[in-house]
Amino acid sequence: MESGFDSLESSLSFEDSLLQSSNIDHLYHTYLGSMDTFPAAYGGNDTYSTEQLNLQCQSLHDRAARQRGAQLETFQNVSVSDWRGEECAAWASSVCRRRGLGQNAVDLCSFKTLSGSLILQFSLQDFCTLVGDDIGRLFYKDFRAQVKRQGADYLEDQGEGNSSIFSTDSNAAQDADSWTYTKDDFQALDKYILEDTWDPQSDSLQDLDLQEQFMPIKYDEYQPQHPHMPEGHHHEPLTLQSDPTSSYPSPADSDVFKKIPTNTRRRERGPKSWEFLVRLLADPRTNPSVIRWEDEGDATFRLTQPDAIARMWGARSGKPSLSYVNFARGLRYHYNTGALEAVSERQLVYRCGPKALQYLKQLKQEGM
DNA sequence: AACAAATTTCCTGGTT
DNA sequence: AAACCAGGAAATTTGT
Repeated sequence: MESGFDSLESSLSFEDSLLQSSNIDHLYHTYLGSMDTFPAAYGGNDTYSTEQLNLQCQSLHDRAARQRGAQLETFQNVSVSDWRGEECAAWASSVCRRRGLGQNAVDLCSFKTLSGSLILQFSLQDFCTLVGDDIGRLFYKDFRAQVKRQGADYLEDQGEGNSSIFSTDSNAAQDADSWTYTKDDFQALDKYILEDTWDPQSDSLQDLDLQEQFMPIKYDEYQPQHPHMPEGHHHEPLTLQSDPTSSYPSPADSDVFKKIPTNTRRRERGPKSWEFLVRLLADPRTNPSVIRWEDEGDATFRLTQPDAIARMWGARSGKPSLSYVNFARGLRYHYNTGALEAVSERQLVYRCGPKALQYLKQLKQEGM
């Protein structure tokens, strides 16, 4: 197995990489890192569906909520800026419930790794990137309403609308138009909401001012009125690294989307899909939580959050709705390139091919 | 600018 | 039954 490495070495051109931290990396690690607290239930069963994980997470959360007493929505009593992961997940859960989305519409567990101070910096695009376009708009709207309900004033300068901590400088500008939403867009979202499953009467959120919640929120000050915004609109992505109040892991010293140098001088290319996976594997903030070794000795690994990984990959090139199905097709093409090998007996499991192992070795040498 | 490689979308049929 | 997996075809995008 090791024999093929040398011959491959020439075809690979991994030089020293710049140790820069980009926002997408940081945010995703914040989202998806430190989710290693999953109970190791479903023992003997190899496959974890998102649904199972969500059910697990939800039942744990429900149990915790009951233990705290009758108060079901503790996040209501905590300032958004003080939300820990628990409150973030509770809020996300409540959005799903109130909007009749079903608890499996989003990955609730990923919210447990967030903090309120971080979500406060989310743009609409950030929400969409995390949970998909439709639900993302809903979450964005609901979160604004939640903040406003608390009478918070720390939302003021977060505006910029399209400013996104998911966007890199290179593609932020080009995406600007496609992420411009109008009031009509938000209203069109209503068709996504299953009205009949949401019963305000029986809703336990007695102190929720629903009237206010569904009032138009002040996205006007974040979004231009017209779908076609003036050219030359520019924005700089938020930088989160100096935020002292957040509880997420320390800033990344590597980037899943970091450019990769080539042998031709002064050229860089984006990471390939398998390189992206290897980076996730090599990073402890994503390894047990989103992707994990199945058998490291055998170089097999499992995508425990396939949809989240696909969205991450899609966000790289401005396709936030990229599905795992499509992402996986791309991975299968790499069975022939020496980067990956199939483990079709086990779902969501792949094996590193020689190229991936080589790249992994290099990442470790660089010291992650 | 042309050519190649990689990605994305869509699809049919099979497996878990 | 839902979610995956294998790959073919074709359109796009990205890299050389």
